[in-house]
Amino acid sequence: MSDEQVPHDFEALKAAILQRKAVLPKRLKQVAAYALDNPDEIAFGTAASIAVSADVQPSTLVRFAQHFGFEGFSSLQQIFRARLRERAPGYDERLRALAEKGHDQLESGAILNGFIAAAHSSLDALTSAIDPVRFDKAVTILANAATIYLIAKRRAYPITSYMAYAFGKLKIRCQLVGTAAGIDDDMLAFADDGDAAFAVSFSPYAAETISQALAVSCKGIPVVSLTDSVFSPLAECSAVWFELAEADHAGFRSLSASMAFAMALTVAVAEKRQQIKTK
Amino acid sequence: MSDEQVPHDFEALKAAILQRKAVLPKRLKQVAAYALDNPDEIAFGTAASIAVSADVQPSTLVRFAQHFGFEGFSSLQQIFRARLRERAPGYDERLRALAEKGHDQLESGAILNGFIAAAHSSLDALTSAIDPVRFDKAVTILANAATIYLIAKRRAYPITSYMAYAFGKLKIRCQLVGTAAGIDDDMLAFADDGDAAFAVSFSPYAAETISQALAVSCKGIPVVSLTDSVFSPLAECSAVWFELAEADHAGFRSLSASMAFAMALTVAVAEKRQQIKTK
DNA sequence: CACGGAATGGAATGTTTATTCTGTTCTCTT
DNA sequence: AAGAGAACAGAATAAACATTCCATTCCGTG
Repeated sequence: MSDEQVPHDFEALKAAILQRKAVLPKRLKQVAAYALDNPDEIAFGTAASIAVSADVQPSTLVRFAQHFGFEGFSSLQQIFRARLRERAPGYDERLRALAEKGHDQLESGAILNGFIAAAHSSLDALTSAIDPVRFDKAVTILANAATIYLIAKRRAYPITSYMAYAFGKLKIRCQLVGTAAGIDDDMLAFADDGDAAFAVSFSPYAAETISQALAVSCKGIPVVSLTDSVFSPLAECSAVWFELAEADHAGFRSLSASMAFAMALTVAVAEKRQQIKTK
Repeated sequence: MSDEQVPHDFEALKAAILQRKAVLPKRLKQVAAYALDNPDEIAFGTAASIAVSADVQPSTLVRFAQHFGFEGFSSLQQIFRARLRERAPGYDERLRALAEKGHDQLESGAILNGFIAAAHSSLDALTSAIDPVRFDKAVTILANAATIYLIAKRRAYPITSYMAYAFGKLKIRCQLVGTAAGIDDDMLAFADDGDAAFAVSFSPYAAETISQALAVSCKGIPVVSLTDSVFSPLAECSAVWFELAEADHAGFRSLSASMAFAMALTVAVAEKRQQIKTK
């Protein structure tokens, strides 16, 4: 029996539970913890079965529900069920639905779907692969650079190419290395203390990218790099490096996740610069 | 009562239903259709409530379950519940979990998550926005071209830049327009019957891209284009065009979905060429 | 320390639920 | 067209269920 109105969705309920967790009696707190840890059990189980799992009496479950304004356990259970109902389906399921609908009659359509799926899973990999602390470290390095040298060839080139465009818009000085064949090394010769470099290379690693990154790092200039394997030669000469394995479709890799990463890095650097300046 | 063993996951059950759909009695077929169309209802509803929705008797549901080897309706229902239980959570929920875990202490981490989320939703938009038939049409046009001219400037440039790399690897002749400032129009002057062009431009549209695409199309060369609005001037002069609105994070857009699209288009063109050749 | 109120455990209760059973209808076969 | 067999609707039933109630325990307060 509460003063406020009853929660209508899972998020509201969660908030309500978290808010009042401290003032909840022992057994009810026990139920609260169990409910948030095992929402699926609440959704599908019976009051009796849940009671056993949570080591309380069924009546406690009813009381718990009533404490949060519900009529009884059943109406509380509806919230947990709605949560599962409304939860967006995962990629694989969505893809299956797509495949069944169109039967992938057109091969080109199947290819498109394949690349979309690959991009989704690359992004997922990105989520779990990138350590926020290291990311922040990389951002700090680049944000403090007078000029950022962007080193990439071949398949990786579009990434730095886009970053160069974005940095330009953000009024951050950068130098795109990798455009014309000859002048790269001349450009890098200007790199100095207070600068930094960002290098990208995927297997098979372009020899030039490696040698250039190495040369820069030997001059004491910090290098941040993005690559697709821990064994990458780039990792050795980098102050901070990131491993990002782009998923492939039929042997071809797109750059979707790399692009998201690059853009995040770019904007984060700009953001941090702002902070540094205003201090 | 069947000869085989009972299905123990949703996919197996679905397969079994689809396989025997033709030989199912009327009411059971009705249940089968309802079950596959409204799996959530089966998971959460009671036999009585489902019976009303599906317009059958509760006993029919039991018989249906038994037909597929289950002991009764309840054990069939378990399959539908397990499906929801095991279903991977959607992005928003995953993101929420991320946000709660790290509390987004680091601003840079929040930016990364933001771009990943934006990329995911762009990809979703891509899924539903692209008509497979039109996509196939575009593929056909480009696959039949002797040389493919890739027209893009500024933010769109990395896309064609990557396509040029991939086309090169695939031994498909293409010409990247947009590298050096002066020679673009000279390059396009070589474009002839039997060629085709692919143009990309996002708002604010680069004037050169538009004028070049227009010039090419006036020569009777088919143009396929990718843009972000139906009002784009590119749409007017294109044989086939695609609208792809990339989701933004904090005002900045990455190219994740565009990259997936570009790669799919590239590979699909290569695939179709192979087919044409072998014929 | 004793009292009062809240919280709890556990059994009783009345409802809901899946299931079974039986008479009827439909459908294919001969 | 007539009969046999399966399929079906609907009521009957028994099990499972959430809920309620009350006696007991716990805990803070005077």
